[in-house]
Amino acid sequence: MDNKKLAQLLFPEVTKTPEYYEKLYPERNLPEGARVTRFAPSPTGYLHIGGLFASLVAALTAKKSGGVFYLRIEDTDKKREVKGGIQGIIDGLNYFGIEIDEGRISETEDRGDYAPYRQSERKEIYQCFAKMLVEQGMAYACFCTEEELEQIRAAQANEPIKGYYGKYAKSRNLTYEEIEQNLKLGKPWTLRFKSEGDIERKIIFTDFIKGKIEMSENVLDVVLLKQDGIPTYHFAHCVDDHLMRTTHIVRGDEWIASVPVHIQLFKACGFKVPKYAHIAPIMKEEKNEQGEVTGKRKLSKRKDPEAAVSYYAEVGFPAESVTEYLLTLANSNFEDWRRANPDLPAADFPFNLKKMSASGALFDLVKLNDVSKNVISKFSAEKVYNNVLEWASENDAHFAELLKRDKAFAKEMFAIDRGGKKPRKDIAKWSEVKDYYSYFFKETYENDYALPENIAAEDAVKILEEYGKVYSADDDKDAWFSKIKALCEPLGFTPNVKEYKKNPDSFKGHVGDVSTVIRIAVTGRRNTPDLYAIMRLLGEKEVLSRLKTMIEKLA
RNA sequence: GGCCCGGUGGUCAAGCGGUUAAGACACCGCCCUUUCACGGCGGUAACACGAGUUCGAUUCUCGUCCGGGUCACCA
Repeated sequence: MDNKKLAQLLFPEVTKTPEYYEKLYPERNLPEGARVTRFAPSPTGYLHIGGLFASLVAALTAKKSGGVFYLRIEDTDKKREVKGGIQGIIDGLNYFGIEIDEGRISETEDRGDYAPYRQSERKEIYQCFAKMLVEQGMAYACFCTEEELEQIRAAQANEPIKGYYGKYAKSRNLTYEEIEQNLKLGKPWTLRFKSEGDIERKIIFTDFIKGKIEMSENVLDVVLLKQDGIPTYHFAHCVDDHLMRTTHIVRGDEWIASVPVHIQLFKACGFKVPKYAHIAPIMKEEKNEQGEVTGKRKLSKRKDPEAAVSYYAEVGFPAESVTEYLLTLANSNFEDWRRANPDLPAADFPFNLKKMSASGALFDLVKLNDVSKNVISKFSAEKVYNNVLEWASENDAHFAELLKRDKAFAKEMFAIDRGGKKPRKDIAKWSEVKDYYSYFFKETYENDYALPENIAAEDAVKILEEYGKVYSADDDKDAWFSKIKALCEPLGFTPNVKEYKKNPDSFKGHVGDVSTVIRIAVTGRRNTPDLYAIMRLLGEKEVLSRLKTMIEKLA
């Protein structure tokens, strides 16, 4: 058969040559060792935490080597496409601070020399290389209908190898005339790869994360171009990653099974085979109705709200917290590094692709909380204020109003116990803030005046009455605390905690109990940050009024 | 089912033939402390199982079991 003639028959509109594209998209001029990576999602919905994880890893891999990280949109399946999907992905990456060096930067714009970065805009490129394969006798038109493929599948039910190959590959040896005839009849066709693989032969490749992997060669004549002329993932991956000069394919490990196909395709096209790094998925514990753990599964877009990256912004986890947590999953030495370098940006971490775990980690929200508390504890009051306000503006208009009403006040509130070598670590996410700080605002201050069991109401009243007489808003912290200690003895308490512990029966309680009463009066809580700072901020009038109210309630 | 990957405390994980088997989160206790948080100290808790190889296996090999992935004109 004259392959050239056949190629012409199949692809009459293709005018460009592979050489043209090779020249248009030349090898990148990068320093030795620079890695080119990409994130190549299909816009079928929101950005998934697994996608974020993969792009973080890919971006870091590129950055650490002085290479390039780009974003390519794989929209070859129009059925699954979702409106606004591309923007959603880009916004998600931006939110988490993942910088796209080149690629799609909005729904419609590209940046970079290897554009277009959206597969639906690269149809003629794929057609060109498809034609090349036909010319070389490595691809052919397949006219099998869905029903026929269905029959093949049924016939293969008990065979170890399933798919289009060997005797099942009916279209493989069609003559030129038959093909021409089919085309004239307007029969739809797909372009299939003419695999020369041998199931007995092994292919061995080294994955950066999984190590050495050995598999049988691919024997299936996989579809390269669908009926609509758009490529399948396999072919698009091959053409795009070659032309975009990707050096390291960082992707989910669900792709491992198709690596033999991919390597075969790269070789058939005469392309250099890229390096692969397959990332294990982020898992979640599967529980039944009773809450018993029944297994592990991939975080699912449908079942798990935390699978969507937007979830973290909604509950108010700072982007830094999420990326730091993801980094602990990516390279377990990240936490050691972080402890040694508490103030360096996470981007400075010497990320190492080879230190990635080969198996999937369970997503641990509790750990995320801890990471986040540490991250937020290092924020300035100003930054906390801005973040909380931003979060509240979207999720809690009332709280946002309170924060805006007196900015200076709100910032001082966030400054309590912040800064210094032992900053307070109690905020993990912005949605918790309103509750933590509720007593600072009249509108959200609530008090049920519930005393600890060891404090009698009458004693509490006496404490508050006496305290009201000596309290002065002008006291410095020492004077403030001295006054509270001075209250103790006359009322049967001791200012000395150690003394109390030695002879607990000799006293009604100790300074801690006395201040607890005041704390409850002022904040409605038994536990709060530094009471002195709180009272200072609240001001004399408010403090006195709260003391008085509690006295009345208890009397 | 075939093929591939994985299996160290509840979770994330160091480990690469000889270790008292790190560390972090969570949990418990103690200390510090006007409360809480922080911090410090300590504790409970692990090499899936069975055969080999070896003087010696968590580390190497095989089998079993378990978990995950994949077998589309989806990515």
